[in-house]
Amino acid sequence: MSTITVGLPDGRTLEVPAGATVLDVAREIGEGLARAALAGRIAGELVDLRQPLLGDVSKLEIVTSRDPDGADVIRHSAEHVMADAVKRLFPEAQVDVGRADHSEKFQYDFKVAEPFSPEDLEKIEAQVRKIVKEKSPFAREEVSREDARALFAELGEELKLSRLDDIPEGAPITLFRHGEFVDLCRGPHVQNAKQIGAVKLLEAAGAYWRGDESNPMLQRIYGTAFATKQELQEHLERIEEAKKRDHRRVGPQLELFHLDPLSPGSPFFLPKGMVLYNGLVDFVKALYPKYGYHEVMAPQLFRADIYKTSGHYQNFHDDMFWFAGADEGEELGVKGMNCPGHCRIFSVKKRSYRELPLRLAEFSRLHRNERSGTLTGLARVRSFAQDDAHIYCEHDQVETEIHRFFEMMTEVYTALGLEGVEINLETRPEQGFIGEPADWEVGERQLEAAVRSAGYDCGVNPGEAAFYGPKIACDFRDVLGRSWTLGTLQIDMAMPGRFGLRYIGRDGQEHQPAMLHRAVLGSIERFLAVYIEHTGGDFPLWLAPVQVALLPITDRHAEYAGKVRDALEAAGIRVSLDDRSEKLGFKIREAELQKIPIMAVLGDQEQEQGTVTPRVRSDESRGGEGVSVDTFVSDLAEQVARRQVTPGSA
RNA sequence: GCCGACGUAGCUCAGCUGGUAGAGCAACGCAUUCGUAAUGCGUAGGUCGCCGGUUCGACUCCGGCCGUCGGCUCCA
Repeated sequence: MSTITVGLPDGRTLEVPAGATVLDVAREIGEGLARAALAGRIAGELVDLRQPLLGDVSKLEIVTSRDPDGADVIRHSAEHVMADAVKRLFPEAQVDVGRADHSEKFQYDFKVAEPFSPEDLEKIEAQVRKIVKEKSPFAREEVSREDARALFAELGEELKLSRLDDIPEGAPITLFRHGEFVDLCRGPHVQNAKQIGAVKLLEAAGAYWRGDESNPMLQRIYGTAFATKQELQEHLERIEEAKKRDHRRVGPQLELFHLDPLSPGSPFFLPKGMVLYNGLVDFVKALYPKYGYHEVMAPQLFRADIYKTSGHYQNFHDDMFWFAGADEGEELGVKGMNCPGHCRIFSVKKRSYRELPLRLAEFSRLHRNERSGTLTGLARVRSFAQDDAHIYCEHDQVETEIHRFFEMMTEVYTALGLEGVEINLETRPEQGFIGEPADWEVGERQLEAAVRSAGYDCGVNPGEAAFYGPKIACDFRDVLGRSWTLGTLQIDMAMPGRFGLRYIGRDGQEHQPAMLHRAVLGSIERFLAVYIEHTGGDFPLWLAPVQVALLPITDRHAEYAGKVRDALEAAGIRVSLDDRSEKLGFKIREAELQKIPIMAVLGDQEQEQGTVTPRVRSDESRGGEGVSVDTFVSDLAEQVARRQVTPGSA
């Protein structure tokens, strides 16, 4: 009998018979490890414990619950147990598929006559616990396509038969069983259900069959699982903690904005929110001279013709706001995007290569008739503005322009202290795209190269780009882990042609310019949503709606406090003076809850010496030395001017 | 738009199986003049999301609509 060599993480090697399983190797290492084993890992890929090893393995790791990947295996197995529970309680339910990514939760889709109620979920969860207690072992089988088809046909699992057809010819078909339940699955899975320590079903929701709106809706159940009850509990508490930073909660608390049912999807910005809003816009505008942008303003309303030219009329008619003009038959569209207007601006005169790159920027309010179910706080709205710009340039300037964009983006995100960007390349959709696939590939390569040379990792979302060109999306996650695109850079292969844009080149001939769409913040509204959650409302000093809270200790210090306020305001600092007859502790608590970055206490001592005693939120300083009013004011003004991210002690 | 849940005072929430509403915080008033996260007392505040139905009687039960939340789809 032939043997194979298996390398272990500690450098040792084992000789085992060919065909030995991962679990056999674990047993060789130790019985305790074998009992704890959840899966194996070879070259970074998880493999099932029952997988036979047919050749030498340079490194085989045994994954237990102590391994970060262990919980993924547990969740994946909990997923099967949940489907088993559903089948036991609802035998007529048909099983579709589970989730690909088990890093946080699991899910399964079911075809059932009635949606699951919250009570159903409780019953299913109870059933899941019961199955876990049964400790039934998971079994792995490799079967032929015919056997698999016969099995699922007999079980009446029509959705599975359809999924079976997705598996490419020649690929192995594996089944996993535990108890009565069987499903098409690659694994890996736990040894037995008891290894699933703690399971919680999170919610039920509708989901279209194969993600297609024209298909019937299945019922999806989400859940999560951990090796122990304690880990599950901690996970649920972390989620609750994160929800406290939700911008929909923090925004109204800090009086930044208001969302009103009388205009769904159109936020009201309150005075403090407006300071933030303008602060962001002014910041970007201030960078425009450096990066060579010219700000323009195109109309809010256009005749339908411009959108027919741009293609938006055909592609997005239902998602725009339309109404009749004063003249018979005149159809007007409310601006939902800036690009058509900028193309018109490009065409106002004969353009020369000497003018390129021409970078046109606009902050106009845009309106899109988003479907009601998609609206989400400030993150997805019907009324918004972008720090939008379109770059018209020669084709050989595209690469430099992409680099300049990332330079600017990095400068902005750094100044704001915004971390956690995930940059993704969105590539050509399967269908409905314009232009030549070869041109798409050139653009996609240019974009990806620019991302990497700017020092970022670059993910890929295949087929996600808009029809007119490849796209870079700067994505951030909200407190619930949902991804939102802020900055974008897109190459437009349609608009220059549709609008007949031309410039006279160095060679005296007419040429069509290249066109880029780009935004650093993206929608200011969405940016604020993400930014509020990332900062928890602790904005950098230069952006904070109220920068300093003056806290006089008693009424007799109010006059002095008024003078300090005047000095700060004269230096452009945003100040609030809390002259209510409350105790200092109360005033401090309020200022803390309002996340005001700097407090200044004013009492007898300060009044006599012409000082203030600062208390800085970010550095925990409490009741330290007083500083003179002049120093206080000039230090703060200097920090604001530098747009320092974290306020130091004044 | 689709599936589900939810909607009570400015906010957070209570209100058993139908008998027309309550707390804390906030607001306002008075007292207090206070040194680094809540001073005390008092006052006011609600067409129980909207419309309709059942009932002697609806915050409570039923239906429709609107909105919000989670998910799906969409996202120029």
